[in-house]
Amino acid sequence: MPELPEVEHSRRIWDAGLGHRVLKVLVPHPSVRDFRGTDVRALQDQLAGQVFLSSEANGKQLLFRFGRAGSLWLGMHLGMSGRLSVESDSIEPGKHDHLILRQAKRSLVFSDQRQFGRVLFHQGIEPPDWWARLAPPILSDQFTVKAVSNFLRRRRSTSLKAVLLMQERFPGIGNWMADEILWRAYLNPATKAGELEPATAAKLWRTVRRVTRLSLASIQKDWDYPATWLFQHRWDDGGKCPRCHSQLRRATIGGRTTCWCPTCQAAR
DNA sequence: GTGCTTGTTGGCCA
DNA sequence: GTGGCCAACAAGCA
Repeated sequence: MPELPEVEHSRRIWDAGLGHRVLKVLVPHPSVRDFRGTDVRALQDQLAGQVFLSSEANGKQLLFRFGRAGSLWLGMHLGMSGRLSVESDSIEPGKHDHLILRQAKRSLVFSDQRQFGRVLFHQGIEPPDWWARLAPPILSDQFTVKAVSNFLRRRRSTSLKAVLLMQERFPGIGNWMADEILWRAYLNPATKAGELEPATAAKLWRTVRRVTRLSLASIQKDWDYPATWLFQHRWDDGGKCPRCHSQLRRATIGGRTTCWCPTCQAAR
């Protein structure tokens, strides 16, 4: 379930290898979809022998930096089922392990069952272009109420649910976070973006930031989310709203399975 | 066998 | 050109 907090959590998992050299790069299945458009050979040849310097996350994107000059970059998107882990230095690749960075005392492993993820490789002192072009992070100063209001206006005839999933404005928000945000803001997921009054748009902006902050804090502490969140009830048939105990509803909105409380989030 | 799935992209259409 | 919708991608699970 890699949305913003899970991506940030994944980033930290590989921190175990920071400052250490990559001795060997294993790519057991170079033709998997995760490597579409990537020069796997260059990735393997160039990263071998280099030190793992730093990592960064923005939304669902990850960027790892390597090499003495810091000029080697490994970009990553976890897709639907991507996972980062740290295993022993001698771990043999499993069926879904697609990239293994072998270090002296551990292996940094990327695995991805469904292959919706992506691994990119870039050489150069500057970070890759695609990274520089990403939308400003939700918790940054550039994520303003004005930027959100303008976006809602431009996308006026799209449902709020679909709008929140657009990475160009809400980097890192995925299906469950979008539902959590709308539930907390008492907004119906099918409401058109253009229908929000300025005060409601501001409330949505605040709630996007709050859910992002709380989920990051929560995953750091407990690796889970509180039972008071919609998150813990959304997948059970017969799930109840943790606030008013109404029966939750589920339907496809904005092309995705959406869960909401018909009482708290009554359509206007 | 059937019909789902927490993401993104490209193609089609208005 | 812009915006909106949806099938497709792959693999596993109920």
